[in-house]
Amino acid sequence: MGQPERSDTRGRIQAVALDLFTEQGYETTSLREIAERLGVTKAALYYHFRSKEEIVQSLIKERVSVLEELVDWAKSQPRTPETRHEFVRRYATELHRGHYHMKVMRFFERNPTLAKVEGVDKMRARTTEMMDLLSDPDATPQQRLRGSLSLIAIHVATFALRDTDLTDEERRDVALDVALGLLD
Amino acid sequence: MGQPERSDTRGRIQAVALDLFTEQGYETTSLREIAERLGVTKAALYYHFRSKEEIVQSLIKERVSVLEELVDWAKSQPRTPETRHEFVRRYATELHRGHYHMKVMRFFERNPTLAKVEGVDKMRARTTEMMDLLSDPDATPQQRLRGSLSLIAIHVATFALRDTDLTDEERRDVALDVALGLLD
DNA sequence: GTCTATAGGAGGATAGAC
DNA sequence: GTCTATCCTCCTATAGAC
Repeated sequence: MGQPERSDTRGRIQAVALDLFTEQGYETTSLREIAERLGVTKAALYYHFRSKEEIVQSLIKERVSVLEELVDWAKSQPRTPETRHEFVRRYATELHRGHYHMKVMRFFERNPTLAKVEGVDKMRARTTEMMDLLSDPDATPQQRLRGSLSLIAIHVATFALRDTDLTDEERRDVALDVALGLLD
Repeated sequence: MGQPERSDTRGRIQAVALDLFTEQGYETTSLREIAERLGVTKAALYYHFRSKEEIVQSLIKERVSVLEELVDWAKSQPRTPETRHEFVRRYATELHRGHYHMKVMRFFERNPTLAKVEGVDKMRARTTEMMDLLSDPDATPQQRLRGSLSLIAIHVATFALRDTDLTDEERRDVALDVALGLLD
């Protein structure tokens, strides 16, 4: 699958939709708006997607497959601190490989209304699994919470460090540093 | 100001609206829906609020004043680790005093579309200030991030510990424990 | 593949009776 | 303070020409 093509119309629709949905919210963004920004008409969108919701579904699929790969890997490993560290490292790398995944994540965080859309349940389930994997089955509540916060650290780093003059890579490394510290 | 009255119609509208807005999202919730749940008609709502947005504005005010009080207190204190600890403790206490503030917070987290609504900018500004107060001006990026995560820990505890059999108080104490640990 | 035109519906908001 | 009735706008989605 890899990075989706965005030179074709279908891909450009996805890209524009993702941006607008994230900035303004899903409901507030109309297909007219998306079409206008692309220089086409609404009807053209319906050639590429059967509905507004189908655009969202298409955005989910890629992210779900990435999460599944990550979780499957973790489950195939011994449940050790080393595995958890490596897991968080992989997650951070994945999120920063192109801003695309970051955007998709932000989009769904910010649009809880979409919980009902097909595929989103899978995404949520995987996320929960990930959080659970980051502490022992017999961990204290404190350790559980720290495990979850470890992933959240990766997520919020860009925002929390916005007024520093770090590069994206530096931010990621800071986030990783804090995240790994939370696992011990 | 204190806890708002919720026996009067105006208060009941606010309560129902807050619940529905949080569960389903602001745009997805129609005034018809709110009115129906209250057993009145849409028009009745317009007697109490001039617009849908005004309902949201009324929800912000109380929370902003609480945040302002907290931030003002912190600013009047020496910028020490002790102050930061006490600040986080106060914040956690405030959030758990009745679920009302927790709901309002969740509502705004989940509805980024409302950023433009009058008053929300103040709320955001106060939140940023709070995060900044939780690390030294010359702190490392790691320390800054941990400061932010400290507040986030309080926020996400309920969710992250949902499948444990802790009481609300116990969850708060776990969250506080983790949050304070992040400040050192 | 993209367009024009339009159906069909829902939502926010207002007027005016009670 | 709450109701009925209605206006106006905008949206998703479809039909059918090019």
